[in-house]
Amino acid sequence: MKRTRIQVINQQKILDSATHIFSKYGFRGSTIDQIAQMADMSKPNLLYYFKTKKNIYQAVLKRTLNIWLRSLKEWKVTGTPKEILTHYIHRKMEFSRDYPAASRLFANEVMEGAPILNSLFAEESRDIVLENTSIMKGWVKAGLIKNLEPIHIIFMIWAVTQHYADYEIQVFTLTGKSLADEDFFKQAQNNITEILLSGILK
Amino acid sequence: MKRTRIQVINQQKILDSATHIFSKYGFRGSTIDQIAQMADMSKPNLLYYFKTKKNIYQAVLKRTLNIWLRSLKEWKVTGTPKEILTHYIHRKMEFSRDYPAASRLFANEVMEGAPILNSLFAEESRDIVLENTSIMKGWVKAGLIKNLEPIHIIFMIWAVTQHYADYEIQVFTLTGKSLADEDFFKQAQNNITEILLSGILK
Amino acid sequence: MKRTRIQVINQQKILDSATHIFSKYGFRGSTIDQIAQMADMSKPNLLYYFKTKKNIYQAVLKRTLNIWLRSLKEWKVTGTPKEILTHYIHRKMEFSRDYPAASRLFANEVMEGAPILNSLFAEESRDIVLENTSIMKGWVKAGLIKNLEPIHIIFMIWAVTQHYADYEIQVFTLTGKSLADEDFFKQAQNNITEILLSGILK
Amino acid sequence: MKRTRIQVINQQKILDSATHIFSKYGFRGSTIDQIAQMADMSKPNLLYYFKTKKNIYQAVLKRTLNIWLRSLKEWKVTGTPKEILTHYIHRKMEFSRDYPAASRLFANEVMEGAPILNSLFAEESRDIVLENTSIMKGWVKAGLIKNLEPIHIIFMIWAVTQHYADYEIQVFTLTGKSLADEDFFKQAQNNITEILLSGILK
DNA sequence: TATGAATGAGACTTCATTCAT
DNA sequence: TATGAATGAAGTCTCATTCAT
Repeated sequence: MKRTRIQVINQQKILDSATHIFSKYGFRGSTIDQIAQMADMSKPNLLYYFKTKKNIYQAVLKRTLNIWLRSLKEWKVTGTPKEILTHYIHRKMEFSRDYPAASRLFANEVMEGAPILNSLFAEESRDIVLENTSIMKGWVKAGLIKNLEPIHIIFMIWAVTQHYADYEIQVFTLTGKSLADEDFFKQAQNNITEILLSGILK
Repeated sequence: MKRTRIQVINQQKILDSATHIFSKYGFRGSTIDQIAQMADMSKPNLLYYFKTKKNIYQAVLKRTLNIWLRSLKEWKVTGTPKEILTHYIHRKMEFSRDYPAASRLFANEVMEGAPILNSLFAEESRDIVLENTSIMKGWVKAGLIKNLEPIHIIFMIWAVTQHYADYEIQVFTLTGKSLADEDFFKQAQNNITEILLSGILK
Repeated sequence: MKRTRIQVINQQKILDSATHIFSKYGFRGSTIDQIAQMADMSKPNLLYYFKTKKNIYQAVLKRTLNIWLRSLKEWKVTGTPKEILTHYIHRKMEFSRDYPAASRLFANEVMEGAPILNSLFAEESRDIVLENTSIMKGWVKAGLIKNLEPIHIIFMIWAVTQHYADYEIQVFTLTGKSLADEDFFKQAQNNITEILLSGILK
Repeated sequence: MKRTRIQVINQQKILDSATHIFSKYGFRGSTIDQIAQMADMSKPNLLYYFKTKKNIYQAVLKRTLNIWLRSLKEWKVTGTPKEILTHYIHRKMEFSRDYPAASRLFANEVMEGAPILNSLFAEESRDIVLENTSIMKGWVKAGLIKNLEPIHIIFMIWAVTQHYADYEIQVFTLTGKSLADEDFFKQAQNNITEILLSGILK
């Protein structure tokens, strides 16, 4: 089925709106009406593009997961551990800045028990994570980094970088800033990178 | 209004169940039915104790916030930075292990825009945070820790320690373990403490 | 079953409260809770005295109907038409002043289709009304009053006298007065009596 | 918002049904189900046209009030007192015959304390009433009618004419007739007009 | 006599989804 | 492609009534 220009535009509008709504209220807490309104569409028209609420959610989740996985894959293959980790942390921070709603959508899905995501995610992410941890295990053996369990390094990096998106409101309440503020972004990125690197490297 | 024994018991049952349900599905995504079923009660009977869904949510949130704030206040006043930070990180990890649902409830509320929490939270937490950051600023000036922005240190500690509760499913998918597993808990705690301390201390 | 002192007191309290509530909201629109609260009693305790909501309503209605019928029976048997009618109108006005809620309760029941009242009322009132109209027919024949259909005279008297109770709020909105104000009561009574008498008498 | 043909039809159906139900049971005693059933509609479909029960009630009340006010405004400006009053009484009687449910709806609202109506009514009716009473005061001064308080004349006319609608059931129980019966209507109208006019005019 | 606790029935309302145009 | 109209299912909440004490 060929997709006309307007189809593509409308589908994007829907997915963008859906990302925002679902990321705030989760799957069950969101309504098609909210999404339709945000996309400036009638509800039946929206359902013309995606048959059911679940379909929209799955499409949104798939798109988000791809972006998220892309940020995981931004793992440089060559270079020193310092270079590779710095690059990785920076990419994750940029992801949080550029797609905060995507990060929250992801968090929401995981907290609901990841009923949709789990199978997709397990398949697609395990390999990447395994690859990364095995690289780090090599670094440990080579004495390039401290004797740490790599999976916790991964979790720490994810946790810290995603925190600024997931808890954006709290960050804002306490600092008056968000990652959209370039100076604040730089400051956060520098502090995080500094601590993690000197905590991990020997 | 006197509270009979059975009232106290039932209210606890309700709040416990509600914490679990709300922490999974957020306010809008949760139903009273789910909570009542988990508390092994009829829906009208549950509503006999808390007039509305919002009332339950507020009660749960208040209780959770108090636990959360208590973990914040576990900031030792005397000792070296190393002792104080170690103690703080450990307490936060224990909080994540002991009350994972509470942590997720909190995350959910924040991601929904913290419509209920915000005012309470702002008032009650700002002072504690300010106190902690000003202590750390003293450490920076005294040359005891690196020249970092204390608020990001706080955020990092929160992010990492809460991650194991908030993303419990993901952690489980990738490791087959959760903080309930004592060995895994120790391992995570050690790795996190190691990285953060050597990343922060001079 | 002997009735203790407290039983009598409580039943009166309940009936009084019920009269007020039912007269405002009708049978279906009233709740036992409202009545219990007004009577300063717990709901189960109230139901100890009257098994069901309908029982309360019937008791209230019966009591009210008796008062209402009593005002009908205040039809003097001897005297000129002028004396008899004056006396009757005055008694009806006093009823509206003394029991405005009873009048409204009665109106409400009638407007709901009089599901409870109808049979009782039909039996008990028809005779009185017939008696009165036949007396008036005698007056017509004797040339003492104008050639009118007596039943409409009855209706007019009822309508006008009850109006000040049933539409009390409206009367108050437009005049700032109610029948509880003695001057206003006298004024209304005089005007009404004047018009009706000189309209009816030859 | 454009209103399609079917919208107009359905809204009328709803308002007509709602008038009947609300006029019988009052606001709280009526259910949307009853109205929907009478309008031959599903409940959610009815709520598609009026978002809430209160909305329906307000719409119905507003429409009714307008009809009621219109009957008030049918006060001829020119003519003798006899002509003007006769015309006014006749119009009010026709209103009771043509819209008995509207009259009862109005009575119900007033007896509930007129929570919705009061402000609207006060504003819109006071002027008309004032105008009419001042005209009558002129008549008194000119010696055209008896020395009466005009507001009571107004109340009497309202009371008597509305009685046949508000107490329709009672009237039927005692006479076997209602205003829908043309002969009975004429008889009532004549008797009422006769009594009131000869009671008021000099 | 009094009341805390419990519940089934039912009321208002929302919402995903379908139908017709 | 778009939308007004319609609905069954489900969710929140109320209420008459009962039970246990």
